[in-house]
Amino acid sequence: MSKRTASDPAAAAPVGAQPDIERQLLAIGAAAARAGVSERALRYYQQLGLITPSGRTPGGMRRYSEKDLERVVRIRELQNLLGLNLDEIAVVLRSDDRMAEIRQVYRDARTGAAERQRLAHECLILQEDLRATVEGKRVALETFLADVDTRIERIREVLKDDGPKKRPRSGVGKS
Amino acid sequence: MSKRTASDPAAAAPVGAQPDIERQLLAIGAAAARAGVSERALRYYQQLGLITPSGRTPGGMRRYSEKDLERVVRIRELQNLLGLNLDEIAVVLRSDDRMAEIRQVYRDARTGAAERQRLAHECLILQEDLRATVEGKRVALETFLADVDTRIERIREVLKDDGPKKRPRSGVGKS
DNA sequence: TTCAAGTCTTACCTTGACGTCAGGGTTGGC
DNA sequence: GCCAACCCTGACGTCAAGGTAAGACTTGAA
Repeated sequence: MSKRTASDPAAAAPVGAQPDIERQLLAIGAAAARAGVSERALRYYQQLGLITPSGRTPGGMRRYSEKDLERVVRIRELQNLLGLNLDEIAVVLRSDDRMAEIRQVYRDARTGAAERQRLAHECLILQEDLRATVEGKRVALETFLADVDTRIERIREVLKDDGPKKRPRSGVGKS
Repeated sequence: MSKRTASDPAAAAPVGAQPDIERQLLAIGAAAARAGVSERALRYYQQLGLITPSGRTPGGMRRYSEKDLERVVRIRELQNLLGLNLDEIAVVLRSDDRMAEIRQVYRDARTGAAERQRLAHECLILQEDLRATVEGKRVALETFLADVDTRIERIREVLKDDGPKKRPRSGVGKS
């Protein structure tokens, strides 16, 4: 495999403007630390096709961009919040990617109105699908929480009218 | 091992009244089916000390009560909704048990007011601890959902003012 | 140039939560 | 009393999601 000496692009870029791609890429150690995961996890996610480091050094070392890290964070969210496994997460991420792809085409001036319409509609479907999953989870969780709150309220009442001087009557003594 | 011919209790019990303990106990197959888990799971949960079938036949077969099943359902909830592992679930269940225990003592007429106070307070701590866990999860999920909703809303607007006759300006074309 | 620190790939190991199978015991209806 | 259906206790298998270790290669500072 032929190689370049690297760092030829952005050699002397104007400082303020577009921060320039290819700068600010982290090695796997730093990336893992910042994303709060292990290096192994990063390699594993890559192996499953969930992420791809934005770059590699000529010697073959992975380099992660800020965007890559956001993606990792997304993975953890989907794992922890929704309890999805990595296969399911792959689906969600692919949908995310499709969204980005669509945005590209959408921005393109040559895209016709009808096409735009169709693309936006596709986005909608993708997102509403995800929304349904999340919403289902939310409702279940809300119900669960309400249940806990009921118990707490019952105990609180007991404490309240038990504290002053009355005698207990119910509350804790109920299933 | 000496044995009885079984089914001597509740042989001719009055139908309506207290359904009588020891009746209505399910064998593991039926229990698993009703709880929506595998037989293996039931045995496994027992092995970890999460549940204990209310009874055994003289021959050693497990018999599950309705309460046992509720407990199993609880385990699944804690697994799926909160993403707790079985060790963590054990903690929650032990807290549940402590609650029940307290209710017993609480109901006892001999328990003094000060003691009742203390017990109720202990319950409160236990439940509020659980509540905190759930609430944290809920907040995170809510945030996530809001994010999805924002995306959806953005797309919807594009579809709206793109549909009639205007030309696209933003919406999908934004990160 | 050299060297320590960091990375690379490959490959086997671990943990949690069960699945599955074998070999034998139990139940309950006939 | 008999038999099919069910259940018992081991014990080994499996799958996801990484952990860990080995041996070689890269990198960057001195």
